[in-house]
Amino acid sequence: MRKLERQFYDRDTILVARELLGKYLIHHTHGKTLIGKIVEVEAYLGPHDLAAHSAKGRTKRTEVMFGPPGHAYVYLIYGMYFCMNVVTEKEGHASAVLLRALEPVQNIEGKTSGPGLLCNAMGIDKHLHGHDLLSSDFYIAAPDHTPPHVIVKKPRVGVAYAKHWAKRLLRFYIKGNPYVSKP
DNA sequence: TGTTAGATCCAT
DNA sequence: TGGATCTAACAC
Repeated sequence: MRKLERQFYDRDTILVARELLGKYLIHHTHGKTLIGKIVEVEAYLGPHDLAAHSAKGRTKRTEVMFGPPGHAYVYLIYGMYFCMNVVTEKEGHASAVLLRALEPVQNIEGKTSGPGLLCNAMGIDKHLHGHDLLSSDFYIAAPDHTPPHVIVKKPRVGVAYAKHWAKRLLRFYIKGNPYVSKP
């Protein structure tokens, strides 16, 4: 297992999104190590992307997106669920990748198909907002052996308000994986 | 200080 | 198809 370095996140957001598929999200908490394999993601390309929160400008909420790559952007959605994003590209680009579904690997209880459920199962909440993913308790790693997979491209979910940006194929998932939220 | 919409999920 | 449930963002 090899922890992803800063450089991994400091690249084109679509590339990072695609390469995050198959990687392991790891959270050491309450004496346990929770591990889930990333099987579905969405790319949010920055302030010009009308579906991205950073399109609203630099605010208290989106501050982390404007910061350096390799940090977690966690927010509460619909008052009920948390969503977990990975900040990508150079500081100021305000782009990120939303994690939408995981395949349980270790110590995972409950559903992991969907951004809200995924955070629930991994113990992710507001306290991890802005957390550095090069830390020792919450990070993403490449497993020693990654089985080959085919990537499917689809429009992003729940962003109909984003006009033409809603049609872009910026959602990626592992073809045939049973944990994908909306195949 | 008040209002509103939202990168969701689940039951009906 | 609608209800749960909360907060950042913006209007006033």
